[in-house]
Amino acid sequence: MTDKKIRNMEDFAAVSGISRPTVSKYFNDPQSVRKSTRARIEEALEKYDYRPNIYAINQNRRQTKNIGLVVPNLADPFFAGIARSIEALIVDAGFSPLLLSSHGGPEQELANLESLRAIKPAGVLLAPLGRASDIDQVKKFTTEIPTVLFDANLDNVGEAFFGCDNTQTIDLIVDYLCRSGEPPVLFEMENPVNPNAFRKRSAYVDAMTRLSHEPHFIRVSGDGWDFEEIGYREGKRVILQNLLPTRTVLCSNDRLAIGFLAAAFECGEKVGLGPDCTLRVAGHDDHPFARYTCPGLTTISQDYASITARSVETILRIIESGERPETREASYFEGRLVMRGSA
Amino acid sequence: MTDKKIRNMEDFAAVSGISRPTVSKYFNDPQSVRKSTRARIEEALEKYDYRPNIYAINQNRRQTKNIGLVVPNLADPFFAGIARSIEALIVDAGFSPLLLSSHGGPEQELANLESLRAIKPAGVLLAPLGRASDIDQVKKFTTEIPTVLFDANLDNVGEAFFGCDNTQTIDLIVDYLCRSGEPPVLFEMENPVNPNAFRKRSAYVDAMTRLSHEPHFIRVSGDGWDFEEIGYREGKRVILQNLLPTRTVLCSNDRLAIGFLAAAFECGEKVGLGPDCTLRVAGHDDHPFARYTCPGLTTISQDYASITARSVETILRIIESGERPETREASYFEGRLVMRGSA
DNA sequence: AACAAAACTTTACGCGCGTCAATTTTTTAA
DNA sequence: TTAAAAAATTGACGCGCGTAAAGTTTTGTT
Repeated sequence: MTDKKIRNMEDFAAVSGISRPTVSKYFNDPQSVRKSTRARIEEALEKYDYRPNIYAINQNRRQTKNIGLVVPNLADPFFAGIARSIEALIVDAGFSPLLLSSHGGPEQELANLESLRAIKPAGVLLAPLGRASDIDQVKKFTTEIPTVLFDANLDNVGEAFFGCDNTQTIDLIVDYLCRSGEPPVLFEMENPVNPNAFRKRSAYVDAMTRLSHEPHFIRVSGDGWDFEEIGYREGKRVILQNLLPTRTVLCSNDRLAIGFLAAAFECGEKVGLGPDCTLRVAGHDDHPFARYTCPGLTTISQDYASITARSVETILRIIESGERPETREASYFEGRLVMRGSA
Repeated sequence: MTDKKIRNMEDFAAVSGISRPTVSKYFNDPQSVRKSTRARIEEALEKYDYRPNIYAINQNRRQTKNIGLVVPNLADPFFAGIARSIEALIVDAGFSPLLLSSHGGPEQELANLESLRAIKPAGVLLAPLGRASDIDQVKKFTTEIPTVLFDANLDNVGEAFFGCDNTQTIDLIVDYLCRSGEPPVLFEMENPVNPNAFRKRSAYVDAMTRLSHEPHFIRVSGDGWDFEEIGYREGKRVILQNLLPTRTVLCSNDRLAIGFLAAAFECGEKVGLGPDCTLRVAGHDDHPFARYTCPGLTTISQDYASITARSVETILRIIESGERPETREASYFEGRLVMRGSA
């Protein structure tokens, strides 16, 4: 590394022996210049410490190479995992991801979109809060910047949606639970923030009806995203007050189930499949911690490899084509049953 | 909102009836202009949709208003929580946080620092991987951009460090465990990535010695950051093979403990304090899930409110003073014991 | 009312790069 | 060998804003 100070592309072009416009071309796409030219530039890059000024680049380009990524709650490892996966795909495509978490609040979600406006991203991948979102404002944002939704759908917002086929997954797990023991009661939030909860609810009713069982619900109250706490508190209540209509509990998501399992443990229930077990518990989503609950949580694993891949592909296609698709695509991917000890 | 297109600050200055340099001054600090001027600008802001171009701003300012925030692993809810807390403090100070996760790998950590170089942040808050870090490269980065370390210290890297006083916390929990039952064995990684593990190790030896007990170790092998998996696998091994020198296990961190508890459960051990219990387990860090293990995990809660606050304060002071401090500060904050059912 | 200080306006330059048009050089194909 | 095509060079403009200097207006004080 030579010490000579390279202040800008002009300086760098000088030391590399190539003209500045060509160097500029190289940085926009190394393949767009002749091989011998590329070699000379890369040789200079080895010797001198130069990096194009990203602010000058973005000021002058029609479009930035940024892609916004907004998730509802990074403190939930499920979303942290998805974010990581998406970030990798974005980087592979030569774009820069910008990760923002809404921390479960609609104000933060809007603040995140506002931050994104400032950096003028070429596109945005958004997992919205759901019912809690300020839908009008989110929709307005998506008219300004191409946006693909994932995880939670908002009617007619964004260019596309990719998520889990909750009908299929609930069907799958209800079927399994009925086959292997008592039919399940659905343990869910009274006022779920996530619109998927509604799909799950009706999928549960359909599945139970199909199997000639009566659907039962336990609807618990609670605000915010502290699902483990809600699952624990309300789980304890329903167990102690003997409010369970059946000894098989299907929790609407794993985080509720994790709290519920903690409550069951404290109440002396023996959760599992064995003949001496008093309770079965299942969840949904295959949370990273679901395998370390006591016992391990039987749950549904979302096909989030497909969800993330298709989401990224779609936003990239929109960006590269430069035009919004005429019809809004919505795809729901099938999940699979993950059997562990709890049910 | 009027429709007239505002393309830049010049246009906006025109419609607000204020000169462009004054408008520029306003956006840099609204308090720096006369109240009546401020009112006219803000009135125009209500009527017209204008936002200064952040790329043009950052190209021309001496310093950006960006602060980088790098954590070792966002999939760990402990760091997700810390990141959220730090982000809020940065925003309150009028800066823009940029959150990056190293995903447990030194390559990603360096890639993150490289990304940060591109955006020329005014300062960086870095929780390094620790022993796994490419320390020379990290150190080089900190000479270019003011950096404050937190969580894991690297000798003489960065302007300051803020973290947990592991000597005090280990002392506290060893003391408690010895008082309330059998002295603990330390369950830890053979080759820990986190340098805090070494402090914990020697703090454990000191505390045990002081209390006239012989220190015992269980050192388990395993790579990467999948601590629950390691705790589970190795926990199962040591329990089944009867390798525990004592029935009280102090895990080096909560994630190991979560895995260990799952293993203990599967092996039919009854963890807790009761007379019929066969094992006690404690952790360290007060992981967000520690209260939902079965039983709840007795652990140490780090004072991360102080750690985050002091880290942010320090980087802001360095940024605002414009000069690096002459001496490197390193502060260790005391943690407190969180008693739950497991020990 | 007079004056100094503070705030604002006008004018102008520069930041680092994208990009264009006109020209020259190099490569490829016939 | 030569013409055509491709690539690089030269020179120049513009992006949107920070910021400086010099002059003008407003404000606050006595």
